Amino acid sequence: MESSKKIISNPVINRLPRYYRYLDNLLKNGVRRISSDGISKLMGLTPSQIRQDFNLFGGFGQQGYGYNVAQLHEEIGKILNLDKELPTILIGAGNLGRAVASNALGGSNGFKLIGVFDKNAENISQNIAGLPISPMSELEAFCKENKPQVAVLCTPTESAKELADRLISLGIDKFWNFTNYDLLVHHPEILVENVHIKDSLMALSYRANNSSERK
Amino acid sequence: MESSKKIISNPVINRLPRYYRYLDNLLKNGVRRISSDGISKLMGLTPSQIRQDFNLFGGFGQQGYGYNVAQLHEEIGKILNLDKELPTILIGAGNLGRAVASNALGGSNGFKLIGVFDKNAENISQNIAGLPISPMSELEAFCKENKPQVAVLCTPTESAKELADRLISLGIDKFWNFTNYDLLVHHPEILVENVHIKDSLMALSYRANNSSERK
DNA sequence: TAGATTGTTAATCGATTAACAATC
DNA sequence: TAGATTGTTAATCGATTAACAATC
Repeated sequence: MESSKKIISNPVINRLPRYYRYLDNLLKNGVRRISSDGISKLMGLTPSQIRQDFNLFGGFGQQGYGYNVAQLHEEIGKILNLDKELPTILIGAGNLGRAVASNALGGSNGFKLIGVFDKNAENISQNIAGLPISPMSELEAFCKENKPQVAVLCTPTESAKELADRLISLGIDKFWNFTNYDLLVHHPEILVENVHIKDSLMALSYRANNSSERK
Repeated sequence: MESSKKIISNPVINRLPRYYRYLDNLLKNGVRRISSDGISKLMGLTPSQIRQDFNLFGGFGQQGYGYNVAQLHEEIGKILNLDKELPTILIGAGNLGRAVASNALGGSNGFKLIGVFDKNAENISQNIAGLPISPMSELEAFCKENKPQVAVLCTPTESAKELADRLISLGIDKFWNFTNYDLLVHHPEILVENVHIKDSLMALSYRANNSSERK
């Protein structure tokens, strides 16, 4: 387990899911083997970078042959711990919560959605991923019984601070945060992955008006 | 306009919306001035980096004083072209499309949503952002008349290839892409901003299981 | 004025790319 | 075997950080 001790830089971590996605596609298209050069053309990276990345985890290729797609797919899945099922709750059952649940939380992604909460639960009859929507008042009892480790925050930003404090006190220490509340500043001990959809739109706005600069 | 000629690197472009967001907050909290050191503590960056970033655009501070929050906020808004209203259409009126429209496309973000399309339009009575949902068959006529420049793709990935080709042939050359279809590979002349929510979840999965590595 | 803090240049750090020997 | 392509080291490039003179 020598390789698992190495500290992996953020750029690499962020490329891993992308590799996984492309390999998934190749697999579905019946591609059995591929070289770093082949991957580089698909993904717009350099072959060097791809080999460097894979070799941080031990190297999964074979000289003269390249990589076995199925094996590489599996290895990266293992690195990402996609087979884990960390017990996860979703807070906020609006469009965003529903979109996130159906687009990302289904399938094996390392997490298992075990509860959904909304402050207007009584008005929502429609389930999410087969789970009923519970009122916020049941949060304490639920966490005591089911010990979720991860919370997905799909509430308005205004309620996020209070909510985060509450969830942390209930033992949750990993957050997938769609609000603009900056969890990390207030709780540096917590693991937070932020998704700022609006930031991405603003970056598009910049590039849309400075397109001559693009390489 | 000397500064506008400079090519800005991607890391900087991606930080700009974040600056804007924090400044927005400061402004709402009545903070009038702030130093690069103050911003650095809020955002977890170095004061050096912040000053470097701002100085790429000419520098908006004053020695011995720092930055005027309102002015800096406005300047970054200008850099990001948030006052523009690029005519934009949304394809896909499901939860994801609705979430994106209400969470990001409202307000001044450089874009103006002028049309929404869905292949099941006849089944959807509920408007999005005050706009009716039109069937896909009306796409050609609509684009001919209203000349949208930007499309937001919130459809399943499977239909994205065909859809993208169709939209490009209708004159759209900027995409905010929530599908997993890789537009850029097939149309390198197009401006594409991808949002891969699932990638973010997988990165969280990696970190959740390698937390001792975190700095 | 004295203190604070920027703008900006120089130094460092880390990530990417190039090169090539190893080897399938 | 000969050709292909990896694994890995070395070189380069670019981004971040440090330092400090300028100046409000």
